Amino acid sequence: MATGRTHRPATRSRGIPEATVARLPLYLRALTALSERSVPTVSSEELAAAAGVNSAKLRKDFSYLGSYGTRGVGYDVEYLVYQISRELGLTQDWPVVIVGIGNLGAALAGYGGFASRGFRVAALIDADPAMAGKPVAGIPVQHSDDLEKIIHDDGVSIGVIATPAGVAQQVCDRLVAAGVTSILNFAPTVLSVPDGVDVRKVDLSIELQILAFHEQRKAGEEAGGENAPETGAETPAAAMPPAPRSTGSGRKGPDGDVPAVMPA
Amino acid sequence: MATGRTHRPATRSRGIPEATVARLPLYLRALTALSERSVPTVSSEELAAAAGVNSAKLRKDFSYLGSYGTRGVGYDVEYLVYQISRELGLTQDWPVVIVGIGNLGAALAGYGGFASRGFRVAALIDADPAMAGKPVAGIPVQHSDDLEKIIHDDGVSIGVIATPAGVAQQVCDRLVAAGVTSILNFAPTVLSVPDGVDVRKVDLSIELQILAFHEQRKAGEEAGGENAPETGAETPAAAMPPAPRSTGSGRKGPDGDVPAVMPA
DNA sequence: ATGTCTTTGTGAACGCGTGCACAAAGATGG
DNA sequence: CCATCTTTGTGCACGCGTTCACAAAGACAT
Repeated sequence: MATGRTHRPATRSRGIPEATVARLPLYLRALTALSERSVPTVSSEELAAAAGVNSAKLRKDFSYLGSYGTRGVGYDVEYLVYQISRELGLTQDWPVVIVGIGNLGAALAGYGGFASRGFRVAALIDADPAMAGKPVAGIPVQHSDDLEKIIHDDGVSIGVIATPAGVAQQVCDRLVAAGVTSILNFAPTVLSVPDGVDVRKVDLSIELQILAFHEQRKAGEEAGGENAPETGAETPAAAMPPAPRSTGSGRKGPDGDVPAVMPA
Repeated sequence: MATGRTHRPATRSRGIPEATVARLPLYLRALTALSERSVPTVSSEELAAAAGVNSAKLRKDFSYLGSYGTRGVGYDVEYLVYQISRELGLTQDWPVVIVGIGNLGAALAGYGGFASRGFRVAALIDADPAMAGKPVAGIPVQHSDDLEKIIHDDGVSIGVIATPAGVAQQVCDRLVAAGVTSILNFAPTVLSVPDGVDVRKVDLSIELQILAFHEQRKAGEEAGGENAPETGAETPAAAMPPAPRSTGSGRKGPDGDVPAVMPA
């Protein structure tokens, strides 16, 4: 799921397909688990099963990285952990700022998976003056007035936006202006950023809606072709004004204001 | 990003491509915003811009739903909101259970985007007896012993897993056995489920790692082709045992135990 | 009623991603 | 040193998704 914008259609970074890049973290996690159990080598079949992918796909993915792996044996776990980590850029330290310390921001701040993967929470930033100085997950919250200074001083290039949607673009602009070039967006908005800036989006609401779609389909199928089985889009038309153009209706603020995962 | 398993390769539910389904919520959000501003109609160009996609793609997406839209004018906002909502199954009520009321689970419980989209938090479930009865976001937490009963009584078909990875599969199995057929998984694990059950995964750690990859690439490029510019995978080999096979190394628990977003 | 202008809906081409199936490579045993 | 067996690495084909470009459809003005 994906880059809200900044698509990079066929840019295929350094020859590694985007789809492969998205799977590398999966492999890395499976490999790390094996490493902890002191398993020396693993076959593509085993590793693929652990990562939940096809073994042919896994081999092809690894082939983009190079020919690590020994025929007749498999892959050296430790070696592969290092190679993937290096490829993903996890061998260096990535300072990260989290903007918007609501429920979600606080949860993110306390996430243990940061440090172990090369990520370090450099600062927590919130616009509420009452939050300033208050420690969250052991890190004192700083006021957003100091955003630019923090980004600059710590050399931060990755920012996490966990603010309400209303201010997300504005926060994004400030982050980008201050030098951030990668953004993980939890606010339910489409962020527009200049070229060269990557945006990835996480949206609970969208995930649930996709699940609901499939759930509905399952329920409908099970009940025996309820509607037209062939006609692509049979319009039931019932219980709905065919061409409303009614008054301003004004469905009252149906969310879209706070990031997925965040109390009002 | 995606189904941890249960791929549904070409099943293309009811003729609507999976990629299109994944974008419908985006359109719906943009349309809802327009609806609130009482905008009567919108062109594919405008809506596409608001949703952050290509206008041709948007038109093709809508064409799978049917021929709503008037040539020379555009789409009726209210009508389209209804059609997409119906297609996604949001016109009905979806009871949802959240299992694992840690930091993340609590944040999810308080998310306002549920109710407005047809989702309703039917129950919060946690294995910690101390949590039982304690209200979170106005909803009392129930003990996991009652999981099956809750699922059954409320007719829940969608479950959210926000537990540590160690128990995620086990929770998943219980949910599925109790009748849940759609799962949103926040735990960093590959869940295996029987056919007919959909799993979607949200993983902060993976998103950050993908960002780090692109960030590294940007930094490397900027510094002028640091390494071999053509050779696919030039192995620097420096600073790493070429073929470790060392002792059990034992990198101490590098996360992978708590869901993305959840304090240890 | 007719012409013009806007915007949809879609046919067709292209490119990426996936999976099959197999040859090459190397380990292992005799 | 040779035979056999395992497992990688990849050529190839296929299908989905994206995008272009345009004809058809309808609004609107005259």
